[in-house]
Amino acid sequence: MFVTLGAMTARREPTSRRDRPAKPALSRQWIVAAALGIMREEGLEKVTMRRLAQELDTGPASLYVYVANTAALHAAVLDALLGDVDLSGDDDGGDGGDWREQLRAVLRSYTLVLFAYPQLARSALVARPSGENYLRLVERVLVLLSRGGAGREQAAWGVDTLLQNATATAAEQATRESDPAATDEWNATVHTLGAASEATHPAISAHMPALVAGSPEERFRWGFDVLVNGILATPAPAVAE
Amino acid sequence: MFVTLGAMTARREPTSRRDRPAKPALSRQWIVAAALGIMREEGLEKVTMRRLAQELDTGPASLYVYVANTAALHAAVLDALLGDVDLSGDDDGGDGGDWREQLRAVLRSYTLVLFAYPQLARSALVARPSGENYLRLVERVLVLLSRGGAGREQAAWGVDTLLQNATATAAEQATRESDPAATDEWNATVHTLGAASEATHPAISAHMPALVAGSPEERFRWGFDVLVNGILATPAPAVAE
DNA sequence: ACCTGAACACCGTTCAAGT
DNA sequence: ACCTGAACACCGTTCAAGT
Repeated sequence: MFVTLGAMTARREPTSRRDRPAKPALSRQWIVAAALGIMREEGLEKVTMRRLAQELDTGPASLYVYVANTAALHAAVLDALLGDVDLSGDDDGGDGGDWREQLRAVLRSYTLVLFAYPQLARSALVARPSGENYLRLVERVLVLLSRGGAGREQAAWGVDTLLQNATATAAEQATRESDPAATDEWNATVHTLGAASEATHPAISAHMPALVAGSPEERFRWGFDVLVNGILATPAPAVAE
Repeated sequence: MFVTLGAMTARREPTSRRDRPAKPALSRQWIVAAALGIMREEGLEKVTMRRLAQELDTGPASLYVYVANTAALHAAVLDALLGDVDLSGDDDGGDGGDWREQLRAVLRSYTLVLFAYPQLARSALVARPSGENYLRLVERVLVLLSRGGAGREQAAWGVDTLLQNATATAAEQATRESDPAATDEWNATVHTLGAASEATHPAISAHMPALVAGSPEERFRWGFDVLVNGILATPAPAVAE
């Protein structure tokens, strides 16, 4: 499974920038599509208003008719990508099925999509999307949690925590494999933890191999089980209707 | 408790910029102190190499002797702030005490510190710090989790998840109270969820009041319990020594 | 309503040259 | 070793003016 996750990282279909009509009409949809293309080819940090305007043969000011600001642009790109998330969860056809496995599959699919664009995962950590695809994802997770016996408040707050966890897994583990700067960061963390002496930080020392161990798949699976077990076992305060 | 959290948000002691010798010698420590001052007065987004250099009466290039880049600068500021986290957890003196209450207190203190600087919390979500104060925090959480019966792998992976969750709580809830842009963002999310029709997104509709309800304190407490319950109840794969 | 040019006010980082 | 000036290569966003 680790192999699959690794392979996803490299799945960036290059889109030729030459086979495009000289000046397609501006529209929100077209702008987001162009932004997706730039992200696939050059990474999220190049998805800037100026770079995008250049790609669309116009000035940056023109984009503000369709996109409020850079953050909204990134959110739109993320939501477009969420269209790739498989919500079926290998549903076997309606006999109730194994909700837990289905939920795991949905969240794994979500994680895999973000794995392909670690920088986007990092930004999703900070600014939640609110597009149509995000809504479909939230809807599906709510249904599966309810099927698993979660109460109204448990399901409502649980979605948030589950998505947060999956996003964090993608942001943290994925970055390590692609972004050179993140690799340095990770090495620094490992070094810092490893250098914690037994005298000053005995617990870190004692937990040391485990602190930095675990494949993305193992971490994902454990984190998922921790949350689902915890969500179902922990009553939430009732919210007034 | 919500009141306490709200009050923390406003706790930004202004530091006069005038009562400073004309040209103190440059040093990493002094640079970080100046950066903290700028953050307290003007927010994290003003903590840039150029702004900082201006504050220190020098050129931006000079800072690169002490700080590798802007990300490292922000990490150093965060670690300095983590010195304010209360690790005692109201320890009653060594009879073992209630590890769960102590752990909750430590994580609450961590959350409160981040609450005062939501933007820093957002950045902590993306780039883990690795300074001395972060190490002390990790050490303390490991000890308390172990005391609560967590196995080696459970404790090791648990720290990560617990800190992640606390950071996310601070980043998400705190921003709403201070940053005007984040308030708009939140309103957009609420509106999107509220507008999800019963026909197309029945589960969202059914969970609606709960999805956006809960004070920071309630969310924090529930999230903490979910994680601790889940961590202790979920076996982690063994890691080779 | 949509689009544009031009401007304002910034950024991070590098590098050759100095001390 | 440390510090600097100057430069390179960018940013987001606004606004008056046009169509």
